[in-house]
Amino acid sequence: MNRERKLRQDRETMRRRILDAAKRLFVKEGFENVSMRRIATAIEYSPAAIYRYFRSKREILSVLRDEGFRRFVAGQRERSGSHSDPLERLRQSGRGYLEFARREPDYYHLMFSTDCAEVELDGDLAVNSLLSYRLFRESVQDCLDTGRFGDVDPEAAAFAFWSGVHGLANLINTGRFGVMAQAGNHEELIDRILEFTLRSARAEDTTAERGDAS
Amino acid sequence: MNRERKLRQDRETMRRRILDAAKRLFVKEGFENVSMRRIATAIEYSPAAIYRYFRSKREILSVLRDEGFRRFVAGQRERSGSHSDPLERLRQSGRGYLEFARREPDYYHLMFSTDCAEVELDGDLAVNSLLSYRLFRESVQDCLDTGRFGDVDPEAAAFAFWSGVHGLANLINTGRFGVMAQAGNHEELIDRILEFTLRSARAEDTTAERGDAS
Amino acid sequence: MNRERKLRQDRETMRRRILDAAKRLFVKEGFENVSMRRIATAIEYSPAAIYRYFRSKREILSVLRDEGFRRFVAGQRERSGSHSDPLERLRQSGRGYLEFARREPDYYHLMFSTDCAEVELDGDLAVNSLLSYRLFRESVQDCLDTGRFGDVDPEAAAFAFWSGVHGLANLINTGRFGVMAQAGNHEELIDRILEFTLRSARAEDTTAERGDAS
Amino acid sequence: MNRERKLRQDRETMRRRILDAAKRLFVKEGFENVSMRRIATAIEYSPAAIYRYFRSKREILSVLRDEGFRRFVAGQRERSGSHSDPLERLRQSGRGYLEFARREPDYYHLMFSTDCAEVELDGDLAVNSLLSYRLFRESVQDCLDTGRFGDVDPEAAAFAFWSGVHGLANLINTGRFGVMAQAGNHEELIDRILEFTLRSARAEDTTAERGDAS
DNA sequence: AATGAATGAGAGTTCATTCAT
DNA sequence: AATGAATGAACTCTCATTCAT
Repeated sequence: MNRERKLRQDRETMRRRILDAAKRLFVKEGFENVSMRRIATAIEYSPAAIYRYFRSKREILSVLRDEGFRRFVAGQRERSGSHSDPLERLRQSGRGYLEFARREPDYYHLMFSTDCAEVELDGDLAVNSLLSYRLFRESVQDCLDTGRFGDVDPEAAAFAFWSGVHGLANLINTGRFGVMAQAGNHEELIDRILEFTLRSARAEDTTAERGDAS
Repeated sequence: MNRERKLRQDRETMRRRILDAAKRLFVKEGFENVSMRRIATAIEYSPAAIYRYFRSKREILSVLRDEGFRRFVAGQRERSGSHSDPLERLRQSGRGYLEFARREPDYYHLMFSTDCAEVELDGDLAVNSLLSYRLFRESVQDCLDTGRFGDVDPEAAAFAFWSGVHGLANLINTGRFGVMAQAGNHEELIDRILEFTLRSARAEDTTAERGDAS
Repeated sequence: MNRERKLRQDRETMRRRILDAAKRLFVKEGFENVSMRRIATAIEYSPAAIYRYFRSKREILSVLRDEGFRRFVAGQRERSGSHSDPLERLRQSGRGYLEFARREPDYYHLMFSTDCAEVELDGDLAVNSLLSYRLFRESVQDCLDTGRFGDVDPEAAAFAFWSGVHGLANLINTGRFGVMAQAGNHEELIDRILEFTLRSARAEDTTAERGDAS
Repeated sequence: MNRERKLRQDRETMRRRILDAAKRLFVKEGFENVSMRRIATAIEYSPAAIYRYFRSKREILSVLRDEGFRRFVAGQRERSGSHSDPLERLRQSGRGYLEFARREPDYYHLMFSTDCAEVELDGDLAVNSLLSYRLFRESVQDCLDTGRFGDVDPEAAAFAFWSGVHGLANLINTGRFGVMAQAGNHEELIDRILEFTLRSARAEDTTAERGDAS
């Protein structure tokens, strides 16, 4: 028993090392530019060893995407689950999205950015994307149901929100946050940008109290 | 003279053919997945011939980016230059951005998508980014100067707009527009999304008349 | 004692399982196309375990050949030993040869087909070949000694018989029996072919009675 | 024109060198044991260069088989075409078969021996085999039509002849001719063996005159 | 006795690039 | 200007085999 458990643990440790190295390299250099040799070198193993843990280079990417997907979902659930105010849920969804993108930029990149996506765009990417959209869509619909927002197409609104946070995450993660003169607190700046985006949801509802954010 | 001009013209024609073929292939298959031989085959030339016109595969990409950059700037100038209403200028900037992304998806992809960007992130991409941001920033400032918008951080607002259109363009160009149930008119849907984004600029100004949109 | 015997028995059982699996795979897929891992998988053991029983992949082949060789010899002895009529002995030799090739196609393939033979042509193959030839040669000589056959070179005749059965066995085992239109009984067809070959031994002796060919 | 012709000639020369080297190696070492690198080394070229002339290693084998096939057919036609006596045609077919096997042992091996055959047994091998059989079958039928041979199954007879020459060729080419004590003239010995095989066709016709053989 | 882990060597194949012509 | 020929380096992946446990 003990023996078997140790083996499984070692195996898991090894998998992790491979996955972590691959994640870092895939993002930094692009999927196609990373060879199995380089992953192996990074963890000081032989290329062949990797194949004991993953059937192919492609599988490594798939597993990484899957992991990212699960973390993303968990984060979103935790964030938006407990709020009764739909607008607040929308805010939390956005924050969760951005937080994930910033805290796990590698996962985010692997999951949503186009280059790695090209490798099987119909698979994981589609699922991830659909999920993100649905999340925003629900919250928006809830807002509409409460009568706020005025006469607005919920699809358009949801997609607009998604575009906003997706674009923001992308610009941040590709280092383009620096174009702004202010060198101030990133956290706060991001929050202000998100808040500005949310204004469009409050166009007819400018008196609404903002919930305390974080 | 005549002779020389003809030679130069031929040379230019050839360059164009290479660039066009490469652009199409790079976007469709990904930079790394396109070989010089495939570009050569596409234009019915030998691989070696391409090297008479471009020093390397990488150079082709660079030139394409540069071209895209110039077109992008020209489009933006043309769009936003002539309107006196700052909000309308903002709208036109967004439309220009989106139109470029949609009319020249190849250039857009090459310029802004991260995978190809990595190859030379410090170069053109930085310049392009700065320009895009500045454009929004100026319009936003103009809006503020007219007293609309209320108490808003112009940097945050500009970056939010940029994020919105950038994210929207990205989602569209990577085929994720399809997550929406409506199969309706793309043009109109995009317009509605953009308009929704612009609402945040009119939060305190809901009576403003919308200018005629294109 | 008992214990030791059991150990030896287990060991033998294991060797058998490896040999049987290897034999089947070698023939079906070709020696080079069978990996130790596949053999191991087939018997649900680890690749490393095999090395407790055989020094190398090559050794497995060698042992298999050796086994085949012994079975072949035993079969031939049993067949041809007991008949007093030399022609009948010749017939039985041929039948034995063919029967072995058909009943143990795996061994036959491993022993005589050239591809695997190359791996060690100077060893077992030479011995097997000499034996086969000698057997025919003896029977032929006996026939000659009885005055039948007329004026014939015994070497040529023996080699001709060997060629006949060897070629027939080879064609059968490589699936080329199917070129014949008749879909009839294989057993009987083979017998008729062999009988036709034997006619050359009876050219001057057409009245000889055929022994019962079961 | 001249230029183009030279290019084509060079190309043909190169193809030949590759094919010849590959043929030799495939036979000596077995298809699976020959790497592209080894072929390349043998002709003092880079491995990549070979791919300018052949799409894959497999294609080289295919082309070689095809060539052998054409030579084989040509030889058979030339041999057996001009004789009016069916028995003589049978003799010439056998001689042609053996001559091909001995003069082009590499082609013969590639075409008919099992190891390389495994690589696509349903393709070339089947065709070659069918052809060989048909050839014998026709001649046998012609013999029967003249009333010789007595009451004999033509299929069995044809297959027996094929078996005889095929087996003989195989034994010779795998170096097993040496088991015979006589070190005498190979040519003559082979002829005698073939002649012995043909006796079975003359069982009921011992008065027939043998045509002058070669 | 048996295994999981590990590896050096090498497989077929492709690529960007160079160069003589 | 254009090309066919050629190559070194690199790719993903597999293999027979070894060894600590």
